[in-house]
Amino acid sequence: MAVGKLVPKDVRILRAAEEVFSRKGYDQTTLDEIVRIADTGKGTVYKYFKNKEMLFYTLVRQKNDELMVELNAVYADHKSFQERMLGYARTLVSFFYRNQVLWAVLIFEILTVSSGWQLRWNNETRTYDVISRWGKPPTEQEKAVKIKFAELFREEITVLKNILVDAENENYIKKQMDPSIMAQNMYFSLMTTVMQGAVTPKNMDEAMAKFLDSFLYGHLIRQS
Amino acid sequence: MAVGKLVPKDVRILRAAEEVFSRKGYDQTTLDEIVRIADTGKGTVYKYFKNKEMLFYTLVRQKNDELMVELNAVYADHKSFQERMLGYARTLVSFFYRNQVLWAVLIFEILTVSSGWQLRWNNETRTYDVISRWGKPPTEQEKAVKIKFAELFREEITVLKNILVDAENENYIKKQMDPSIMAQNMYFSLMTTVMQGAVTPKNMDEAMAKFLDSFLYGHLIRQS
Amino acid sequence: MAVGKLVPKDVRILRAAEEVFSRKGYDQTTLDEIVRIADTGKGTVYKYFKNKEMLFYTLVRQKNDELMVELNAVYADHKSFQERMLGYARTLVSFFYRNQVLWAVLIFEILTVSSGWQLRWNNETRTYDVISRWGKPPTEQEKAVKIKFAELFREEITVLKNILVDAENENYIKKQMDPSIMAQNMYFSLMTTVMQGAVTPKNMDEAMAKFLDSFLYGHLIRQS
Amino acid sequence: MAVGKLVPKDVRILRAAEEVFSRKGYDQTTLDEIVRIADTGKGTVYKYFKNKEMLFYTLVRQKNDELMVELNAVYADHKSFQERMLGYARTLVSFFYRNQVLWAVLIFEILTVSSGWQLRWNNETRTYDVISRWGKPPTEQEKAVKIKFAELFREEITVLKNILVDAENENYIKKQMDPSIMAQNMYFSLMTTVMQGAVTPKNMDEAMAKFLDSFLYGHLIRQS
DNA sequence: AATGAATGAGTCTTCATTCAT
DNA sequence: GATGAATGAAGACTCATTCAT
Repeated sequence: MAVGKLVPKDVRILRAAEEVFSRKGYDQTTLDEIVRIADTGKGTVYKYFKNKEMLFYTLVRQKNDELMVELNAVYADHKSFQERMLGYARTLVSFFYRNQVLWAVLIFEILTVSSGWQLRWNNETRTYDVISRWGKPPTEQEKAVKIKFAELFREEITVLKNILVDAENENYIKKQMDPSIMAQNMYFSLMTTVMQGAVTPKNMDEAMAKFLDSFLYGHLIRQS
Repeated sequence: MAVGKLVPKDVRILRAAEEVFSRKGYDQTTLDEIVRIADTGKGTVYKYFKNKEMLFYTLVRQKNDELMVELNAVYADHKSFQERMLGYARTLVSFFYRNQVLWAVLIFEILTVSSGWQLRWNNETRTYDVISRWGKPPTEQEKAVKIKFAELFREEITVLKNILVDAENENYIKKQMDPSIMAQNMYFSLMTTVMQGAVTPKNMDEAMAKFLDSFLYGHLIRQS
Repeated sequence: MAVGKLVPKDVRILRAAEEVFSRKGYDQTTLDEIVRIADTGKGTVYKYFKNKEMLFYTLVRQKNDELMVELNAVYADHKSFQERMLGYARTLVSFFYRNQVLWAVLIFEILTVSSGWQLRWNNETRTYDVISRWGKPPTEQEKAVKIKFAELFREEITVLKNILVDAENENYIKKQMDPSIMAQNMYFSLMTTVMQGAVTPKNMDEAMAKFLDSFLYGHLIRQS
Repeated sequence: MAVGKLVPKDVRILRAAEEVFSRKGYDQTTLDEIVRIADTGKGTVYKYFKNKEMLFYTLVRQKNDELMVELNAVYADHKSFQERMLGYARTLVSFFYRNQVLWAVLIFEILTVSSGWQLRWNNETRTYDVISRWGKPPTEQEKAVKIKFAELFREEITVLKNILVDAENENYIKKQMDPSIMAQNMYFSLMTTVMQGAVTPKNMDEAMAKFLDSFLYGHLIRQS
């Protein structure tokens, strides 16, 4: 996969980084492999990116930006709940399929408590609370890093939450759970489905139809 | 968390390992830290556990064994689908709540593609297929390691699958999706719900009731 | 022995390695000491040499190459058996004198059975046979490593064997033993002589003359 | 190889040590393996032997004592040079064949310069001189250890030297080289011959006859 | 007496980051 | 600017030796 020499260095590095992070995960990825694939020097990476973490962040931030454009388009282009849901699910599943490991890495960075503390979105204050479990509370800088990553998810999930809220407001679906929570559940459910290999581009339409059907009508066989 | 001096070394080490793996994840955990917390020597760890991986495996294997006893009891003690589902969900959620990060680490190590290949359970041959994507296929030893971990999940999910299959056979719920897949989805959905902090022991009963209600009846408001 | 700063790092490392391997043997040599003497960082060693073994191999391979040039010149430049033998012996003794311990380490690595198996050159198949004595036979990789080292000796000894074979064919010396074996014996005899300090550059000419005289005429005093 | 329970512990340990040192060499041998084979505890080893080195020394000392009894018998029982030489060679080759690696280990420990200094027997003062090459001269204790090992060789070689001296005095063989040196050469020549697999118990008689023939009559084809 | 659990200094090896050219 | 040689802190793992039981 020879990368054209005319492509700017930073783009070449990001492409190589995507390839390697996706294959190896965050810790197992070495800059040596990235620069080898990007056909550049190690110093160059540090010219464009502060460090390994920022390289990773820039990469996923960019991926997220592209996804957000698509998700927002789904929301804007359709008005019915079913169309929005199907569109959202298809877009997301397709994205996960392409960026499976990258996003798994991302989850891992966010969900896990890596230094005795965790972030939790506070829907009222509209900021993140620090849930400290042991050890020292995080520095402002550490907190900022984690928020940076958490924001990526929140953006993606918020679109789904808005779809649900709209449907609730139109009395189309029950006001049963906190729509934020429901949106999170559906988001991660879709992600794990893809990760387990249960959904692929080939069977996606059928699988998404069943998924939506279950969501709307449930699994119970009505004894009427 | 002063550990009593009378507790056997291997137990002290496992406790310390749980603490650190849960805080740092697999790669970021160092034996130095485990040893420091267990208040023992490095050689002692290697006396009881072949290496870092086996220490981690022993830890999660033990947790899994305890969980399996509870899950099997739920299946055996109840006959109705609803009771079984509620029991399963409560047991699992309570377990996840206690072992949140450990299980996240486990997922990450298992489900994600970290070396160009992935395991997939083949329900017909009743073994695992290797899905190779790039690079060299894994050695038998590498495969064995991953299977060891994958088995943990499969055991837990199989109980849920059996609950679903029984319900299908009794014509209680629709035969809509592959029950293995459905069981996987529900399993990971419960897991991520807990990880996001949406469910805690305090609100668990209410949340599980809603969860089951959604599963059975769906979210649609019937326009009758 | 201050090493000039302008000498390339890999050369500095090889020099330091020679010093330490010669002093301590293979197992007892630590990279820490090599690095300290080479006045460089540990990573630098691993930049130039794959691992400790390859560092050692590179070192002896280089020594061997230099020696082979000299030995081949002796064979090419002289035609009489006596001149060839004297030239070979002097070259080899001079080399052993300079690289005494390094070559002792090498012998030890090759000749001794250190894992239940041993290599033996098969003159007919022109490859090495594995003589397995106990335990598992070596892996291909282990075998390759040992062959790598064994080749060094074989190259050096082969020159001597050719000298003997030529002399046999010219009916100058008796066809008494397998010339390969005889060559090996003489080679190791010269080596041990040097190692015991019996031959030094100062007494070399005299000693080699006696050595050759004994070889040709034997030690018996003729009672005629 | 179940070692009888009635055999004293120290004997069991020495037998196990022989097995393992012969298989692995000195550095690669672990006490764990020795005690496993000796079916005893690690503390017991330290009860009978000061440390790993003394265990090794006791082992080779004992082997040497047995060999010396045989070699001295050869010297005492025969009067002719040829009988003595054949007897010495056969005894030694048979011993080397049985204790190949053990003696290789020994040579390596003795002949090589392992800390910037070396021992050399001074035939006039009848003690060992320290040949210091670099670094600090050895402590008295270090010197004593090495002498301990060197003595083993010297005893064995001295028998051969006496055979040669007697033959010289009887005007049977030429007074050509220092008989000490010549004895050393023959000793090590026999050893390396065995180590290369050129001599085994099966072909020993034939090989020793050739060896002696070469020694006495040389290899030259007489053009008379 | 005999044991083996416990120890930790010591080893090889990796890799993010820097900086001289 | 761009490079990659150089670095050294850090990590997994080993093993001779000790000592409480």
